[in-house]
Formats: sequence, C-alpha cells, structure tokens
Amino acid sequence: MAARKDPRPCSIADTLAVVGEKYSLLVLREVCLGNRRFDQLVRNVGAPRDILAARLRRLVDAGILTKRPYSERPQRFEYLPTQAGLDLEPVLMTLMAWGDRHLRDSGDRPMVIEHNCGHDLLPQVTCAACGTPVRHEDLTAHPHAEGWTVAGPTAA
Amino acid sequence: MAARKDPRPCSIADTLAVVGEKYSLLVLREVCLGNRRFDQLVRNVGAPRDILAARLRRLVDAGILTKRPYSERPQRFEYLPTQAGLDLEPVLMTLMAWGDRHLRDSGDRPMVIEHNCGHDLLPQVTCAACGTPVRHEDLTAHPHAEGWTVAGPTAA
DNA sequence: CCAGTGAGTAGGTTTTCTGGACCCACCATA
DNA sequence: TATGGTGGGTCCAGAAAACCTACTCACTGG
Repeated sequence: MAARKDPRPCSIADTLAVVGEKYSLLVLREVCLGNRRFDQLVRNVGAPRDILAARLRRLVDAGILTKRPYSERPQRFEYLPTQAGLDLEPVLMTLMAWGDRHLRDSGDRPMVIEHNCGHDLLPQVTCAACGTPVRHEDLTAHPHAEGWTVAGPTAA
Repeated sequence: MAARKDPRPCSIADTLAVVGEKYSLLVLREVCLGNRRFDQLVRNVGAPRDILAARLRRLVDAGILTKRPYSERPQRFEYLPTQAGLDLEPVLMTLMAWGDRHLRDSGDRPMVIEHNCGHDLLPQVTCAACGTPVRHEDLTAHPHAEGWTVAGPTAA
C-alpha cells in the first residue's frame, strides 16, 4: 500500500489501488454475472474464504458493491454491483478480450458473451468524440502535473 | 499463484495471472508513454528496484515487452511494448476512465490523453459487430465448460 | 582521482496470502 | 432429541511476496 515517494500521479494507479488486489476483479466478474452469495463466490473465484471476506469489505467500502440482506433469521447477505461497479465492466471486457486473443488458440474460449445485437461480443475501445477505434499511434498524452514527462510515441 | 481447486475457467483470470501483479500495468503504462529505461521506471512507477526487475522479467517472458540493448559497453537495455503489449492499452484506457470518473471531482485529471481527431480521449467500449456502446443489460454470458452457471442479469 | 549515473543484485524485515480448522445460526429429518 | 448439512464467516500458523537499505559493476565527466 505504501507508495514510494511520489510516483506519477495517475488515475490508472488510483483505480488499481482500489480494484488491483488479487481476486478483486474476479469477485466483480461473478457479481456482474449474477452470482451474489459468499459460498458461490468462494467456489467460482477460487479465493480463500478469508481473503474473499476482506475483498468484499473493501469493494463495499469503495462503493463498487453493496451488501444487502436477503434473509433475516438467519442473517444472510448478498452482494450487488453499484453503478460504479457496473462502470468497471469495460475493464473486465477488455481483459477478457486480450486473454481470448493472446492466451489461447482461438476456438477454446471458456466464456462467450453475447451482445443483444445478435453477435458474440467483441469489445472495441473507441473515442467517444469521433467514434473511431482507438489506436496507439493516434494518442498523445498530456501529463498535468509538472515534472512528469513522456517521451516517444504517445508523448506530449 | 496456486489456484484453489477449479475456479471458473475464464480469460479475465488468465489475463490477470499475467499482468495482475502489483505494478505490472503501471510498468506497461510507462513503457507505452515512451519511458523505457530502468531508472525512469523506478521513479515513475514507484516500485522497489528488485520488484521492478522481477516484473520486467515476467512481462518479457509473457511477450508483452521486449528487452533491447541501446548501448553496449556499458550494457544498457530498454524495454518496448510488443504488439501484445499495445493490445493491452484498452485495459489501461478503461481503468483510467473509471478513475477519472469515480475517484476525482472532474477537472483535476492528472493526465489527459488527446486523440488525433482533435478531442480529449473519452474511451468507450463498443460492440465491434454493431458499433453501439456496450451496456450491462445488453449482455448475456455463455460459459462454455459444464457446471459453470450464471444467474440473474448477464445470465445465460 | 573523485563523484555520479544506469542497471541491477543481496539480505533482512514486514506484510500479505494460503489452507485448514473452527464457529454460530439455522433447517431438515428421523 | 440427536444428527447432519448449509451459509457465512473468523482465526491461526506457515509460506510467499513485498519492502527497504545497501551494495556492486561498468562506465562517464570533470
């Protein structure tokens, strides 16, 4: 947790500080798939019960999940994604797309997500302003704080 | 690293097994920004030097970075993203977008990325087939292996 | 000769993960 | 009433990873 003295200020780092611990994004995956209960999460995520409990607390604290009772007597809770949690789905989609492309010979994808346009989802990141797919060469980074330079492609 | 017995098979998990360790994606961020040298990475990423060395080895082994000499005598290396590394940029973009939206009051973004269409990049994940932005409600998951069910929204 | 830089490696301490056992409340059934 | 099963956790000791400091090596510049 302790950041070494002044690394580059960056929303990527800040986001990873919240959801970058092991299992956090897998918990979110399951919750987004509709698996909301502790024991289900233990099985599907593969995390020790201990760690899962800690991750759930953290995700709830961060406003990514909400904890809701689905039974009094005995008290039982389920976890649901908030809007902030659903807003992380693009991260899950892009991670999955990369794994499907680079970690497998195509054809044995363990999970396919269907888009309601009728096709299998192939997520693509586009620029909201112009609508075209984003390519590395088209980007120019502008660090806001002083002293943080970039060089080469994607440079400022 | 040791997976508990049979968690859900999933490309998200497999991708995170490669780039999910602390600092890995920040290293990739820096390399994509054009900062290629060890000491620069130490400063900008904020990782301890030995951890950084381990991450670089791992990313090179995974085919995400390549190590290239830029000076013999003394031997000095720099790290460049491969195509597989560049293909991870969408993950970085979506992480940054989430942090900008949810972790800050808009206006103090620490880094802005400009798209060469002339606007600030606001990344948006779309379905490559139909071109529309992806919303949670439009997705249906189909686990391939048996026994892995999903429930509720995004269910199969 | 001395200081400084770039790219690491080495060692010892602290933190985190891990696997397993354990706990409590409840339900089913016999 | 005992007996077992489930859901949702907590606790603990050992293993692994991260952290920090220091050190090395090969130069370069003055």
